[in-house]
Amino acid sequence: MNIASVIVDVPAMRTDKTFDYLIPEKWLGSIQPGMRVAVPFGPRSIQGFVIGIKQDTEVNKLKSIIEPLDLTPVLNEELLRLGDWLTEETLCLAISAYQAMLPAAMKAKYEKMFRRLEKDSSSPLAELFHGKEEMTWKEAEERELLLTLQKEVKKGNAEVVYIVKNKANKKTVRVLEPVLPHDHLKEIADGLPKNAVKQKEILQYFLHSNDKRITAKELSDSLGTASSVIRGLVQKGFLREINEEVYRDPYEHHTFYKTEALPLTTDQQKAIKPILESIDSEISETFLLYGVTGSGKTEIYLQSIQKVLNEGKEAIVLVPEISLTPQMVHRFKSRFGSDVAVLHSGLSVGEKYDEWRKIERKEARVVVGARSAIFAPLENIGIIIIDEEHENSYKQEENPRYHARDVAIHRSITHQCPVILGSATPSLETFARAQKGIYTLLTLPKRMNNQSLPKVSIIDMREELRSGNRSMFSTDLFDKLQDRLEKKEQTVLFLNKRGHSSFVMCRDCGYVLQCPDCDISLTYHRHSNQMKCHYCGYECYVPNTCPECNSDHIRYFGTGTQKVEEELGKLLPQARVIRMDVDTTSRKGAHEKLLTQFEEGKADILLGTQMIAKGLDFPNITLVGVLSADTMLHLPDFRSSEKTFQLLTQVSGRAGRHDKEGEVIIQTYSPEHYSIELAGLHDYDSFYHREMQMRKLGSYPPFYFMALVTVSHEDLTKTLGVTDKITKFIQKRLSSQAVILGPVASPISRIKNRYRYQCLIKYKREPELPSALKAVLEHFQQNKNSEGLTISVDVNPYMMM
DNA sequence: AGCACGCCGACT
DNA sequence: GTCGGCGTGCTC
Repeated sequence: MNIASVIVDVPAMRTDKTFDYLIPEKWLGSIQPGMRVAVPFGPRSIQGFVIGIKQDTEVNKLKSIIEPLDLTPVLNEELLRLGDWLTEETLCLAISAYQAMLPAAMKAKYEKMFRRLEKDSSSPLAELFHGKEEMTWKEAEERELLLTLQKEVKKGNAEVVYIVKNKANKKTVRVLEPVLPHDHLKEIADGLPKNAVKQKEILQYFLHSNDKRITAKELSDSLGTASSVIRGLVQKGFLREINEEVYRDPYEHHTFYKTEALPLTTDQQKAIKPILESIDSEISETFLLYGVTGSGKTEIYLQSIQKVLNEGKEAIVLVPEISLTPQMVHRFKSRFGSDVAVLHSGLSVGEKYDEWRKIERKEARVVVGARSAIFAPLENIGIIIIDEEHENSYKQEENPRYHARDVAIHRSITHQCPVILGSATPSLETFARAQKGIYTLLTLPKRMNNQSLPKVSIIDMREELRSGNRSMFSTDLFDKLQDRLEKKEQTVLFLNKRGHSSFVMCRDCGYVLQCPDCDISLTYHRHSNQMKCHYCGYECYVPNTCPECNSDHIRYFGTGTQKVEEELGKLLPQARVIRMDVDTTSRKGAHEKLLTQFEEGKADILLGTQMIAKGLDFPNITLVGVLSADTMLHLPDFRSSEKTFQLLTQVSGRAGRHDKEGEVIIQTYSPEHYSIELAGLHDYDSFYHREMQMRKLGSYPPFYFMALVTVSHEDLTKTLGVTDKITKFIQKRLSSQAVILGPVASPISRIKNRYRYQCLIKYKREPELPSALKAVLEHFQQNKNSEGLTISVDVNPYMMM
């Protein structure tokens, strides 16, 4: 058993298989499946994952593993198998699957270097190396030494080496402790020379303090001693210096007050009972916890987790883009303290790695995080919770294109534990499964303190226009805004930015400024007075005249948050406004800071995009205004009605969650649309039935499964031609039941100067489809004359763009 | 994905 | 004749 099967870190179809390596004798037995290793690969050395150990191989010229990169496997048996499943399910490369399961810090970094072989340290070559043995390729490039050094390599005076670097840096601190027991300290201090005042001070510190140890930094901070003083004591052998791993704690400066389980309402008791039973019986079961906003789903999560912890098991809680809901983290940390590890995109690479290590070392038993936290290396999962189950962000939009819900259910089968999907507006797929009895439906029909759902008024903006109101605020909304200002109550104004951000249009000919490389409108950025493309990053200045008709009536159009803020400033100058959008929240921690300000009543109006739709739970919010409800209704996506309904319901849920009653105003140009009308009535059930009819008519999920193949290439004809071939190829392999739409141009038909065509497959049961799709990828990706061609396959797509 | 190897045109 | 362009094919 001295041969390791390794998946190498080369993300290409042709290297998507195992490569065998000899395990050097000194690591026999210590190199195990799931460990990362550095291996030679062609002329380079790269990182790989050991996925198996074996005795024999068909390969005859085996190379040896260079070194292991881990002491223990980073992927356990379960995760390795989960990776295989992901590969199959999403048709991705094995290496992408494994990498997706680990924190980014564990992805290898490579460095190419020159190493000096000539040992004469006074030679001209040694001088170029500044006397050192090695020089990075980058440095050689900068100093324009590439040619010289390459010649030296040919002469045999130097060589090119490739280093696999481990990015995962453990943060350590220097900890000091006396070598001898406490009662010897005075003796030592007395023995020091008279002038060693500072050294004596340090010993005095240990003598009088209760701490047996202290970090070097704390010591020098509190006593004001220089590090040389400490070093002196260490050198004399009186103090011992230890490097100790510490975790970067993203919540270091937060205090969490312990909370206890709250008494449950009758509804909550009814809902939690089957979950607790399921935990007891140790079977995999999926629940849909369908509860209106403010109905107390979180307390059910918390108490279910408590039960799981009591049984000595662990829990995963997924929250959409968690950095956006510090309140949620807070609730978990307050209940479970240091047992909680948090994984989300707002953390630095190092912080994420540390949280991951905490889980791996079994120092945290509750993992709260965004999508990728579903891969947390827990070994005895007792429950998996997915809050806001309907959120799109649970689907990863790059390889591996997995949906966290599917991974959760798959892991729950391995661990024989329940999965809870929570939502006030479940996705149609989930609700349909609950209706069919595949998932167990649990409902919380009422808000906690029996507070009624807020009253919603739908305002027809066309009427407003007809009656001469050209502003972005309807008369009704404006009156209510004023009213709340007088009453010192708070308002949330929601602007759905997607598809409706500020673009520049010519008022005379209607020409819209577009990206020259992508087929989408450029977005206006006020602070730089520039136009930017959100897809490729193209930038330009706003032209003074229209490039089409030369008119100078060209200006920006649409309603960005900045514009609303300006408008508010004019109409209600006394109002204090906090604006939350990508611009004001890009800085780390800015999001939370703004929310805290609002919570503390430092503003009257919170104005924002998508990001304020969920999680806000402040008692003083009594008015919610949606400035334009229908901007996402017209997106080219069969889920646009569902998304609109969900968003409006979520936003409305922000109002009147506590004692004061809330009110919601929805402004729209299509008040008759069922998703808007029914959101206004808080009527999920009618919406569900209505939307299901639409899905049935259009042969969409949940009646059909879907797969989307997207082809892109610089050349239009080539793109279309290949897409056509692929479509025909797939068609031949499917039954007549399947519906194939294509080839058609993608909704965004060009990105970064590459044309995009797609083929959409709708099907019910097609056993041949996975192999057909795999064949498509294999054939068209490695075909030699296909250079520049990219083909992506998305099984169960959520983004149709 | 890199990287080497190999075969062609434009130079010292 | 050689330097260097990038097409082709391989990596245990």
